Amino acid sequence: MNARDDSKPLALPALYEQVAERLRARIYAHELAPGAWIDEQALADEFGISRTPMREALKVLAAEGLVVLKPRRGCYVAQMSERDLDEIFPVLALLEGRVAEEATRRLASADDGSRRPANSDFERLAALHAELERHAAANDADRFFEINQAFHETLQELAGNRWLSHLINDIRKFVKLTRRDSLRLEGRIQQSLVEHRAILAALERRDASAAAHAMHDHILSGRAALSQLMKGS
Amino acid sequence: MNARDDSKPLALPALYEQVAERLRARIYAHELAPGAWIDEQALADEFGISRTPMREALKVLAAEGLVVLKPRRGCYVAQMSERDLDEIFPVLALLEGRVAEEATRRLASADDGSRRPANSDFERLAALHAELERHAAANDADRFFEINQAFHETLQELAGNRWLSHLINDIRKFVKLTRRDSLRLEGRIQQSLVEHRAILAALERRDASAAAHAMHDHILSGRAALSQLMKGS
DNA sequence: GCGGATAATACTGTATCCATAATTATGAAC
DNA sequence: GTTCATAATTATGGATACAGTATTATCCGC
Repeated sequence: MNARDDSKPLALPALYEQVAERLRARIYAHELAPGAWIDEQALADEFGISRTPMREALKVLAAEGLVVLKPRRGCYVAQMSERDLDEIFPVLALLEGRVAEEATRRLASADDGSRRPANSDFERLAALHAELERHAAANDADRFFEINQAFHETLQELAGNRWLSHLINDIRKFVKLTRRDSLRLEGRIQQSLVEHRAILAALERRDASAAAHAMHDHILSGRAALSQLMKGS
Repeated sequence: MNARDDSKPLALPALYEQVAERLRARIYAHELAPGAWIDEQALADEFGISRTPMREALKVLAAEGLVVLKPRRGCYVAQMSERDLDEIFPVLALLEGRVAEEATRRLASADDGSRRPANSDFERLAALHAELERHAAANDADRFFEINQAFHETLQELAGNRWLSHLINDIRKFVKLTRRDSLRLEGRIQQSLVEHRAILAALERRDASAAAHAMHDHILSGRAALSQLMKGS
């Protein structure tokens, strides 16, 4: 999150950024497995670039926590410990709860305040939720998670705190390391859906406190689901 | 914060890390002023290194938000906007409040639970606070801020959530951009001291909720102080 | 046969070099 | 005199080459 980022929408991303994005995708897909060593030269060759932008990209990923740089030893894909999960999720719940709270307040103040299209923001959220219901019914996990992310992002946008969003995104980048595992959870989607309904209901009632609590519990519920999984495997 | 970082304590930091650290110091000291262009070549020459580690260091600082990388335009020191302050401090207050809350709980559970030296952790905090009182009396702003930081770090350590600490540290890295300004605030030290007393009192009473609130207000008070300053200048 | 030491190999980390793009200065035209 | 266009300069971004260190394998000694 840059303090000054009001540059023109053009300005294509630098090569190292593109490389970082491709690496993230591979890590999330577990094509680069947690704990695996990253062969700079091999990957650079594969991408058709030199080691320089590859190394710069790895520095960025290291700052994000997706990889671990061991001096003179090379670069390894990060792996989450149980302790990491125990520490991250409560914080994420705290932050996401605040987002829900702020977003609800914005909805409420938009109700009586401005003259703009009556609660169009809420309609957007409701539409996304409806999509969630559909994908859940179709048992389409990938689409569900995609729309789920869109829902949370829309809420963040509504809350209007870029730094809050920034921190959440940083955390989520790391949590995504378990995305593959999360997708394997049968029943989690239904549970998630129930929780989302509670969030949406609180939003509709403009009950900021309830929205915050519902979101908070929703996040912690996600962590509990991961616990189940790890215990089983 | 690395998921796997249990490497040997040796392994000296890579050159780019050292460079990043030196750059941070210069930025905080406003030797590299907010908004200023960073001349890679000149700085590399000055440090007696090549541009490669310098560029890698800048990538790291960019990830931290301390500098802004404009493609094909170079690197500029970040500058905080009023909006940044308005968005950051409430989040920081939220997180630091949680730290105080958790730390207090740890103190409380250590009281009846374990057999170890009776509330030695609290004594450490009390000792740091006593130092704060001394430096405040001597009007030694630099030392005050140093010990203040130590106090907050000790509290984080006590809270025992590495990710919570990690996020706070990330934010503080950025907030430090205004450190020079904060130091110029006459009267802020006395105010800060009063708030610290409230925090310490809550800790002593093992009142987690009060500690959280006191810390929360303490952080927001810091932001209010910066407001005053900006209005004046 | 096993353990330690040494040498070879391979990868990280740093430096140098080249190309491309952006900015600025200079000159010409209106 | 001002503005626009073009050229030159300068810095960024990327590639390649080199050095240093860690790891591993092999050989010698016990």
